[in-house]
Amino acid sequence: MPTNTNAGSTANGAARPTILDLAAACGVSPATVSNALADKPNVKASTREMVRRKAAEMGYHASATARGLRLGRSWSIGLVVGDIANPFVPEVVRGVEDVVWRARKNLILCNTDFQADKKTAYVRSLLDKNIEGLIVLSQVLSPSDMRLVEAADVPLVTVNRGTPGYTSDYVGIDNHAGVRMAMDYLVGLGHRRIGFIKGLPSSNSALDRFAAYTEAVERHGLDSDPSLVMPGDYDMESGDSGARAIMASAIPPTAIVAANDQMALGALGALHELGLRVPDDVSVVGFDNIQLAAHPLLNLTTINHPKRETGDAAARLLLQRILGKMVDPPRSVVLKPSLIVRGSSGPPKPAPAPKRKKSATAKNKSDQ
Amino acid sequence: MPTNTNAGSTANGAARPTILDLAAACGVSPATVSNALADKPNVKASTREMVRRKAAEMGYHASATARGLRLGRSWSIGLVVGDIANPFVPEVVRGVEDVVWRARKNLILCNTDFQADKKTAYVRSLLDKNIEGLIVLSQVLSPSDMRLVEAADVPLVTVNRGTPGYTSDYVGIDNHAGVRMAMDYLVGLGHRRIGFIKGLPSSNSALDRFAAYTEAVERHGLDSDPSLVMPGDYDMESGDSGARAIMASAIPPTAIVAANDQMALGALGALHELGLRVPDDVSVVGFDNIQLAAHPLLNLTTINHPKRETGDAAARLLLQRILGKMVDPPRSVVLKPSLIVRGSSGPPKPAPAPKRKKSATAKNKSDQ
DNA sequence: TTCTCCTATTAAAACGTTTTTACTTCGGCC
DNA sequence: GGCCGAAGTAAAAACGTTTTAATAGGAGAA
Repeated sequence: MPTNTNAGSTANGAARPTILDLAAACGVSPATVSNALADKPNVKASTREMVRRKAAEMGYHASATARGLRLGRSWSIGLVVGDIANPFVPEVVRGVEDVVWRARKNLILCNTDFQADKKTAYVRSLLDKNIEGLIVLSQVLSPSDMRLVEAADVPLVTVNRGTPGYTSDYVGIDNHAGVRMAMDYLVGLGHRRIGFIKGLPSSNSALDRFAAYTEAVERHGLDSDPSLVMPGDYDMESGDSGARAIMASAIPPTAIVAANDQMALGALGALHELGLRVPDDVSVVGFDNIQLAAHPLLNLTTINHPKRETGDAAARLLLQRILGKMVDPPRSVVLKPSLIVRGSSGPPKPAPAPKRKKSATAKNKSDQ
Repeated sequence: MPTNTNAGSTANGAARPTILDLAAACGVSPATVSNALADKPNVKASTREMVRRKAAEMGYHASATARGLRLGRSWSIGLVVGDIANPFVPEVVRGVEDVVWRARKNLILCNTDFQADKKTAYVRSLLDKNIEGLIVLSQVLSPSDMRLVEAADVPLVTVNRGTPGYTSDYVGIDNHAGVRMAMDYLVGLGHRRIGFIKGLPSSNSALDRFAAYTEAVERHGLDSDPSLVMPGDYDMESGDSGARAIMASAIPPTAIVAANDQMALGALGALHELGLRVPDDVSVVGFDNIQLAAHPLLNLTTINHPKRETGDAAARLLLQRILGKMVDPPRSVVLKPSLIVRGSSGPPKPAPAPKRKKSATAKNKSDQ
């Protein structure tokens, strides 16, 4: 019998057993237990078996904290989002979770509410916890936060929006192509006068989407009228007011493109309340293809944003960095948008038929 | 000059400084540094200041892993959800995050996809990580998982669904009262024949909601017809098929109550496609009041489920247990539902007026 | 002067692992 | 019989903290 006199917590019945307890119970040293459980080759088969059995029996599980300290790891990755309740977000979180889970790591969810100080505090806390990687969704880290992450040598993947001046792995969508598809589609239907509801200018994606609108207007020689373009903030409310403002234009458009689905849905609501029929009076196209855009009563034509794939790609990129500790230059994954035609879009009305003011035909909304 | 000969990682420029590095730089012992930063009273003011300054200068942050090991804490709480992409979930997550954040703890998000093995693996992993508390949302832990949590002495709060046989702190809503309100409201409008789309029988909440329907039918002496009650699974699709099945009844109802909003929205879609007007031909009432129920085109009358408050209450309960390590008996917080009247409900049609087939008055859908 | 009591500091132990190094034991070989 | 290598195990160091117990240096009292 070995001389291991473990005066450990064997008295305390409830506390979880440590490797010392297990070693004592097995009559071997902690080192051997560790090696046995880790399947190291230098431990006799019979010993390994008995350790295994005893471990299961006692319900021994190694403390992740202790291992983490010793190994310098944490098996945690941080995920910083602005607002988890935004319907776009959970879908990409789902994609991230899936691959992170398969890598046997955990996800620490940080909801910043877009507050700079909360963001900073979260980043610090994550770094203190020695996270193995960080994913930042649709947000910008402040330069000082960025320096911290960089100094800690923690792999970072930004999604949808990078930090200007700093470069990291990136996953996004081709916003320009998406809006171009929407515009080309509408033009193909015969629309020549198309309104646009923008996102906030602080967002790269919003800028890109608007730039693509401008470009399409020029390329197709469409009506270019400032009163057709309204600001927005990606929220439904602003889609509502934006649509109202656009339709109040001297010559209203026959179609409206919104920089995201929530604004498009807001526009849909506004048009409905204005007594305008969609798509007969005006077509509406969104961007992102959030779940509810598919509902038969909303039936929104939109640009699909592969959300799950976005999360998936971000997590994959991150894991590669973590595992390989690669020093390759930062990579970008740019996903392809696609057009989803639904009932909110159609050809424009037969053109400005003569002069028939205030036609009393305000009826139902959509047909399809 | 103290004899502290710290041969630490001062050579390595990049690595994050440890308390030894900081102590060396300050010319004091690690103990003093620790005490200074922790504002212990036994350190000279001038020393404290200089340690503070030097710490900021070097960017020293204590390793959470090391502190965690020493202090037996983790500053992490686990949150187990079934599907983060379900629109109900992010709202309560938001509520949880808010209070957890204020307590300076982190949230480890576990998405189980309702798979038993994934659930088990996540729980084990969380316990290994020494989480300080656990919140389980709309799910049941297996008895063996439950034993583990119990043995680890980790405070647990279940939300919306407890584990039968085990008792823990609990947060839920008065499902019965909610459906009763919906039914009483519809009866008040004059409805006597009301359909119901159920949730899965494996869910307590779904059972309660259905029980309340049955009870209301009896209490009010409403038509009790099995063909008015259809199974569902809380997904939109089943609301669609459920509504179709119900409307195929020999005598269709004048109103349908769905056990949650997603099924109600599915029903709305089905009715629309069947060419039935809401609420003129049939009223629809949901349960939960998810964000999109408020959209002007959906405009769903529903029972509000205080989602944010649910998360809030759950986290609060958990923190109390963590801080107080109370041994009080488990507590339950049962939130109050409330009726949100929107456009999808109204009085029934003037009754089976004589025989007037296919009245041509197909007009708009909602009023309110 | 010597003893006592504070104050400020430090050495050392502890938290629970993993890994490197060292130590047995034993069989085979010269 | 002594040496060597291999196999199996154990001791000890290390990861970065916090806390307990010990120590040094004065100040004041006897």
